[in-house]
Amino acid sequence: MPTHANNALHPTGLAQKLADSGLRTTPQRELVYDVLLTKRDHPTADEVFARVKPELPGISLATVYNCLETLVQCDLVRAVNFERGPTRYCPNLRPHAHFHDEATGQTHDIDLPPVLFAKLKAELPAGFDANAVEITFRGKAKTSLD
Amino acid sequence: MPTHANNALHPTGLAQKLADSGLRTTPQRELVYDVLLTKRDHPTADEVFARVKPELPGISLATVYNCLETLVQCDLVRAVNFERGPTRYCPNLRPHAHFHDEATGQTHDIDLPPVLFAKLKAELPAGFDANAVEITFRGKAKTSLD
DNA sequence: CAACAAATTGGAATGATTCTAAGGTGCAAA
DNA sequence: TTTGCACCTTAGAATCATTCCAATTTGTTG
Ligand SMILES: [Mn+2]
Ligand SMILES: [Mn+2]
Ligand SMILES: [Zn+2]
Ligand SMILES: [Zn+2]
Repeated sequence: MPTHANNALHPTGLAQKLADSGLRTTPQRELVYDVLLTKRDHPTADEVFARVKPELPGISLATVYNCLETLVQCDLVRAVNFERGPTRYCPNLRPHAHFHDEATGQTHDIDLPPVLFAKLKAELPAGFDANAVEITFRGKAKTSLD
Repeated sequence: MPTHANNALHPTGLAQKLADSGLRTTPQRELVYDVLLTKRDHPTADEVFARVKPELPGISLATVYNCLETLVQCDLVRAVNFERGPTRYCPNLRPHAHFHDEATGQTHDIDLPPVLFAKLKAELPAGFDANAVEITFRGKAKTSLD
């Protein structure tokens, strides 16, 4: 029986990927993942902690860090950094870029055609073999609705 | 009279841009900038401190941070971040990307055609106005010579 | 020179993250 | 079923890059 209402969001994903890595499904991991799926605003660990606490008052910040790290290891979530700010967490697994709104501090997902990532890698000089490309825009977004 | 040998590297750049911002040219600022121009390996503040100390033994780490911040403000140097590691500093002002070698920890500059940056910005949905794009590759570089 | 602003300095404070040591939890072998 | 044991969680201490602070020092201007 799941601890949290928002169960339909991860039918098999979480338990499956955890099992694949030989890890257990725990209420803490389920809830942290739920919180990320429910409000996809790239929260920090502290923000995840605040959202999770009401549902599971005994949870510790250390555990939130542990769960987030676990989810990243299992490729269920991406860690996103901007300058030296606290790490943010993103459950969007499609290849995408991030837009950082300097006015509001909000982070938006920007879907990009996969061919663009390929074109970028093609620009690398011989001898450079990239297994990941990260793209971050910085600027201002219009009267944002999302 | 300049404090450091490597003066030809910044004939007018440093003093000029500092003056433009109403700031003074100091031995510390000159030397920090020289160090960045001389070995362009994206050093951290600590590494800059270590390179600068022999020439100016009295300099403090706080001053190195202050100088680097000043150089960034004056658009003489770019601050480069990778994940949550210490900020690195880059005197290459051309638009370029960074390649992070996961094996060696080295950071390489990757020059990219400006049109590519334009193409990326063109992918942004309406309402997103980017004034900067940051591109980071992660992977392995061949038997690196530079 | 005197007054004042800008810059440097050493050390304390910050803040996100990681580490550590001490309990829990739940399955599996005896 | 007990016991063993690996996995997890937890609170609080430790880390580490960076920033802040208060006290000089330096440079410029009147
Ligand atoms: Mn970002
Ligand atoms: Mn980098
Ligand atoms: Zn995202
Ligand atoms: Zn660079």
